[in-house]
Amino acid sequence: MLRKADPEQARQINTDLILDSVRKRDLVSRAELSRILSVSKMTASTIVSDLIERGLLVETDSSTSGSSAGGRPPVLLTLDTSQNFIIGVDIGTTTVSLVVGNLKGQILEQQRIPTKRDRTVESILDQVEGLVRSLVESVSVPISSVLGVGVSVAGLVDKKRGYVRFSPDFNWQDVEFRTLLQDRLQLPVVIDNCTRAAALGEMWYGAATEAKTFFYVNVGYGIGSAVVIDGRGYEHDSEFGHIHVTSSPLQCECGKMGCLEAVSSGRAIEQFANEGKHGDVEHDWITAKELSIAAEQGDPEAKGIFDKAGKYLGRAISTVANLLSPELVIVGGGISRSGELIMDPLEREFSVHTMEAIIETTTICRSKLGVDASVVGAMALALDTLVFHQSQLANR
Amino acid sequence: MLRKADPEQARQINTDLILDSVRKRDLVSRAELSRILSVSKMTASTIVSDLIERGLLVETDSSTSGSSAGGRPPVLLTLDTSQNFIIGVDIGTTTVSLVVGNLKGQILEQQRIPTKRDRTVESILDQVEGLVRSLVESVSVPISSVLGVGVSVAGLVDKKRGYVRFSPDFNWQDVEFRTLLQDRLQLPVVIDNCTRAAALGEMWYGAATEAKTFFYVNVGYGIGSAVVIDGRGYEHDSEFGHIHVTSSPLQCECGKMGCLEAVSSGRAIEQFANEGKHGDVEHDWITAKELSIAAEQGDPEAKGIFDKAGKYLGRAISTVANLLSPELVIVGGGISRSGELIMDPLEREFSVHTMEAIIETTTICRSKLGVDASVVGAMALALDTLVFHQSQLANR
DNA sequence: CTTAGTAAGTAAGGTATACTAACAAACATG
DNA sequence: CATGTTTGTTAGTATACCTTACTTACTAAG
Repeated sequence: MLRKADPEQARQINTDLILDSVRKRDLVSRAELSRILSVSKMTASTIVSDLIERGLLVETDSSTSGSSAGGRPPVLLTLDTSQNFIIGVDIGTTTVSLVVGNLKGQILEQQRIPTKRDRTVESILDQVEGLVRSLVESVSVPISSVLGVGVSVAGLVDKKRGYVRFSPDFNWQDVEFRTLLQDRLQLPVVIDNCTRAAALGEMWYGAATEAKTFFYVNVGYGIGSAVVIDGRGYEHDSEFGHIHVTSSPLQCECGKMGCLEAVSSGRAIEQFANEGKHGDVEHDWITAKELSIAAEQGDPEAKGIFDKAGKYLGRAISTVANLLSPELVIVGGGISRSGELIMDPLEREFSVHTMEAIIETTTICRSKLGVDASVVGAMALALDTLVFHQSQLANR
Repeated sequence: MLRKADPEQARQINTDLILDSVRKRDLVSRAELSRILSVSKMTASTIVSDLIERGLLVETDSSTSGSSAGGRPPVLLTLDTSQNFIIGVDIGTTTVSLVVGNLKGQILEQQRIPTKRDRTVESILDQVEGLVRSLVESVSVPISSVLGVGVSVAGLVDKKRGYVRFSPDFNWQDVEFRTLLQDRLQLPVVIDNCTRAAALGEMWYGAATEAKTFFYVNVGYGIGSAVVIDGRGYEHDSEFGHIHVTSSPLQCECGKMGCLEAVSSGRAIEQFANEGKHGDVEHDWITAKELSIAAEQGDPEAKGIFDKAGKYLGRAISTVANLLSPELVIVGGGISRSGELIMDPLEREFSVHTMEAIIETTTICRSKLGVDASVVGAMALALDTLVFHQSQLANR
């Protein structure tokens, strides 16, 4: 808001635009960039040579040129995948996931390790630091060529200030995570909420590459959501899981009654599957996965549970759609593995409660990145902040 | 997105920032502006003299200076209220409202006229053109000193392109309203949906001057809503009135069942008040206003109707709050006149269904501008677009 | 009444950016 | 092999900001 503008900032913005154009088109010449951005050829050239010097762009060898109507063939540029790398880390309650990727977001190496049990800040920092260092070593990349680390974590995260306001899963409160990890690794760190990160992942490399405004729902053990408007993640809390959807007396973990999470989450589904069994009969805990197998084999009771979950999810999504009319709604998390079991009732109920005009402009689909959405999103987050939108770095 | 940046644009941005700072502080010196924007004193000076030349700023006479600790007293600047004016027009189904205001948003003259019955595009254009011309004459301001006209109208409006996509109230479809009015008046015209305009009005001169992210609900005969995020109105449709809130078999005008508008709108309230009377007894139609009087005098049935309306409204607002956690929710439109009759059950139900952390950060209040929100908003819209955010004008 | 101190506003020179116009390079075509 | 076309570069111009040094206008103390 109170950020003044000067020529230098203009250059940064144009640099961002050039990088973004190259990312979207993969192969593009200086002349084409000049046309795309309605910038003089000269400006495009100087910015490009600067980016080449910084190791972010390369000229492809002349064999891959492509002029048709005569004239000097263009020198095609592309993101330099050999000099700089980015690390993404997703700190989950049960597992820590890591990836190393290049500027194109191509993953060179991936790793999944159980999260340390005690979940204290120090302990997690230790674990993440160690994993990052070993991962970098395993792909034999000098740590100096790592541009930064993106971190996604469950809970309320202040991305700008880089700290975790509150994370019930880890029992953290006001943890300056970015600074702490930055000091250990001596690398730039970016941090955001895992659902927002997942949404970003879907936007860059998943189901939402075409969408600018969309809603991402993650239905796992709990329910998380993220709103993306014009390509920018909405920074406020989004407690989609706790909107009121039913007057049935269902107690939610949050203390309220009739929350979506009390009907449609993985936790709720498992509870429905196991309730009424506390009599004298010994029994094993039925998992959501087992229940989905039973439902697919035709068990009516199991099917009913998924039906109900899908139905209320569809109703809740319809509310969001009526309110924001996003181009796209992405359903991710463990539940998306249940396929039509969930999606059929969901879409049916969605159609019933959404305005005609909005149904026409809104698509519902399942996550494309699946469980990797958060790690990939963490990587995308770091790429976005540290490479592709440097003009906004000064603002924080 | 694909807008390149250059030094000239930087100047425009800084000009906007200076104007905005003067608007917010009313009286401010060049030196102070330089400090506020972290811009050199020189830059602040040149921009200010440019703005003075354009008739947007003036130096106040030296009597109102105010240095304390010695030193040359600052020359205080303020928005020039004598040279340039803005017109706001709200085209409602029943009345057309107009205002002329100065750069500070102070209203010099206001007018309310019944809308022409046939409601055709030509007819409305005629009416608006005539009203604008007579209004300008009545305050004896040369039309050349009018910077532009802001228009608010019900329906789906594409603000950028300046046309009405669809307006059920007027039975308009794809009307290039901006261009049409512009050609008649030979003045810049800006147009937007009336609820978004009202939200803007509340943001500049009403209940939301402190809020950056808020939700505005207008409950009149129908229900409209607007989402403002970081001071920018959300451009997509927002059909808050048609989110599903009850499984009672209530038919909504939109064709769906159980919409909020079918329970909590002025129309719904009147219908509840009059239903079951179609027997053999002749009776008058009870209006919402009469009903609210009855309720205030203790009529339990009347009270029950408002109770229900408020309750579902509160529930719907709680959904929005959980989803977006706005700083503020403003309830406007005719219903806000019913006061505690609506607000009490609303706030009660809101507290029941909203997450604790979000209740703490969300305030609910009534509109401050009341029925004038839309006209004032229309004026603010024109001021915003044509005066205070000129750097974005190039983008459309 | 004079003098020192302080802050506001202006002038001049330097640096960064982007643009235009002319030019060199590298090809396709007839 | 000459011509036309497109790419990328060189050189010069305009605009915007910044820094440093200066003038202006006032307060406060001797």
